[in-house]
Amino acid sequence: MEWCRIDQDTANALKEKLPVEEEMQDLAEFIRVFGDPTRLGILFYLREKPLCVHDLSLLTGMQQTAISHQLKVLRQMRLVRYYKEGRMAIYSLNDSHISQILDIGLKHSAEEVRND
Amino acid sequence: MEWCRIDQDTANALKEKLPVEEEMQDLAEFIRVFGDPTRLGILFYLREKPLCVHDLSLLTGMQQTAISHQLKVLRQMRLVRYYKEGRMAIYSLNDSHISQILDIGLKHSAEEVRND
DNA sequence: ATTATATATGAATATATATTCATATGTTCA
DNA sequence: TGAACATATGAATATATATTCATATATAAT
Repeated sequence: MEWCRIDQDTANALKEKLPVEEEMQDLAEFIRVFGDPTRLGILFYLREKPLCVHDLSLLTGMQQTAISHQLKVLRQMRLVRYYKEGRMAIYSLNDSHISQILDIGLKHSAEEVRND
Repeated sequence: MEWCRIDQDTANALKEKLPVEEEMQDLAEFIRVFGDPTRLGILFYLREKPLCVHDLSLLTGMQQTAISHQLKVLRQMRLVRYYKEGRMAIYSLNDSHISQILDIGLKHSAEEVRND
């Protein structure tokens, strides 16, 4: 390989420090779940309070089926869990770790507003 | 509106706490930049050392044009900057804030490995 | 029992976006 | 000056994914 500004040893050392390809793929996939406004909305609402699908639909202004589909994604990524209460499904965040990640998002969001 | 488990006042209070729709859109867009393995790779490498396009291409194993396109995205989102050195373009992270966000990603990545 | 309600899901559609290909621009070196 | 190199970019292609529509299932209410 012909490097421009680094040599082979430096290249190897850099590669050692990074997550391997599969980890990178998994990390990107995990992050991508937060990269959709509908899912972000759902997560932010659930951060405040456990909610049923119908109420999430009204709060976000999205159709019930859209919410159900996104909840399925969030379930598969283990970001949310739910239990049944009669005919309703009550969703909540899976753990506080998720809530912390959302906090970082809110913080960044606030900073953006300040900087523009 | 007909709520299932909350009343109108609770709904209003919840909505007050959340970022408005446009902020949510912007935040999702910002997060999405990190949700791609190629861009993540570029960012992680630049976190270690400023690098030219060619070396980034070799390090990531991606074609030069793919890297250039993604660098353009990262530039537009102001995550990276560059200067010209002869015919080369040397890219680096725009500020330490970005580096901190990547740290969180790495931490999560490590936790995933532990949990599986 | 029949009707209304809450949710889930497969299929279709629309849209976003990552990569490649072809090629242009500018720089270095012989 | 001409050839090789580094980078950027528009267009084409491929692929992922968000939403809607139609509909199924299960529970509650009358």
